[in-house]
Amino acid sequence: MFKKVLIVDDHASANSGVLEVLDGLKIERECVYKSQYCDDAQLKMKRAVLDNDPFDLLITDLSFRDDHRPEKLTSGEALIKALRVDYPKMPIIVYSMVDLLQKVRVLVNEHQVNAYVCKGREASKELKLAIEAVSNKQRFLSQRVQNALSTKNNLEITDFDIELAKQLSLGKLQNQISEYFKDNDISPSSVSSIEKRLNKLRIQFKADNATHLVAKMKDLGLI
Amino acid sequence: MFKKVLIVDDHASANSGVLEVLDGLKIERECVYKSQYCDDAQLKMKRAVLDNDPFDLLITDLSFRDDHRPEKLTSGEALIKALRVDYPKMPIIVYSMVDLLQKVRVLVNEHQVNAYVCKGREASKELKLAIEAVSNKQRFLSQRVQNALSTKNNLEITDFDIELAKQLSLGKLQNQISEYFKDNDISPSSVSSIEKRLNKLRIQFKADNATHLVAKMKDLGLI
DNA sequence: AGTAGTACTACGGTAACCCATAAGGATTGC
DNA sequence: GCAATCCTTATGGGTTACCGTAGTACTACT
Repeated sequence: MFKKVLIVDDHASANSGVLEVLDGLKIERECVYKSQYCDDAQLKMKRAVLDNDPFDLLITDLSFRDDHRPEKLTSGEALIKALRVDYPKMPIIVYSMVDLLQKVRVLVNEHQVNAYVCKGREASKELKLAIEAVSNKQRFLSQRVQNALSTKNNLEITDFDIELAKQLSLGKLQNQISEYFKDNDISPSSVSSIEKRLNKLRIQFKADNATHLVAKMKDLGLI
Repeated sequence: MFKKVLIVDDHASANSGVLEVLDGLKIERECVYKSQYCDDAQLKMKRAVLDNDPFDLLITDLSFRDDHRPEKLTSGEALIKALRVDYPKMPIIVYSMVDLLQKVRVLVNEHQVNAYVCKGREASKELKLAIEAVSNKQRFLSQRVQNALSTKNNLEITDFDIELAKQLSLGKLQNQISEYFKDNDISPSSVSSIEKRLNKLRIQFKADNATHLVAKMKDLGLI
């Protein structure tokens, strides 16, 4: 089982909820550290390594409120991305309200997150299971996002598609998007290719037109 | 100060955060009740009135997770609306992650909510202030949503506008929306009126086209 | 080298959207 | 009673999106 743990959550009471779970797992309170800011969390991690007493588990939320103080890392995802550069093997558990499959997919596949627990009624139980699983080198996903990684849900939505939809949602016209892609060396960039891709997306999302498509993708949290 | 309080939040640890605040205000724990479901909360309220020992404060979240069990009231807003029918004067404090001004506006103006506290780093302090304010018959809004009620932000977005944008986001064409409005006796319903109204909205939201408009309004939580 | 398959690009007709203008009806103020 | 104003509706022209078709470039396989 883990000894030294860092909890990152801007909401103090959520923080204490995690503490109770750690109590139940016989993890000593002196070895549990808390942080309400991502930048601060990163600092604590680095300092611990320098002090030759690194953390062996990170539990973090995803969304953090803006504050009076300016931050470099403004989200849990940014924090994880930054930490993975230096500590690719450090166990990370995400503990968040978000239950979007696409988010889970990205975090697990691209950022090698070890567990994803959705906050909710049964969150404490699931968090306990997650910690135990990760401690045994296993992956854990909340019931609610269980099938995030199953291939049938993964209908090959590429970064290009996301970027395309994002540009659309910014109100750009197809030829403006084409120019934007050319400027940023994104291929394909022709207007007709963009049309074609949008067609596929509309079919995939059962959308009647571009507006409908953007609305649906926003609902899914893809953009 | 209040004596008998009901806390409604599906997340247990958030619940305990509120408890600590109530401790600080010398409200006895035996008089503080908790509920993880809106239906259950409504039941507790009714029962308390029947027992001639009604609650004198309700503190509730807005969003509740779907669960295995089917609910009539699936959101804090629905709960508040239902309670206001029977108890129009009962003090209600909303305690939520949501910081959309439009939501605050509706809750305060239409549902006569007495305070709105945003969950976040300073939430406990603000919740304490809110309870004290409401206890003194005053309204309280979190710093973050302070200007929700100031008129300059309220640029006269009507129900019609919301409905129009919603129809757009469903992928309908302007003439389809026109027919829909005619069928549902919503006026005005002509295509050109719809065009005109959309024009105003686009200017108001600084949107370049319909897709952009829907994206922006979705970001603001208006639709 | 030839063929087939795939992906990107280009073009054209139809329909929807955008915008300006104007007619008809209701309300308000003089 | 009349004019002014506002709102709804109607019309037309320019622009853009939509969608099918066709051409071109690249790759892979025989």
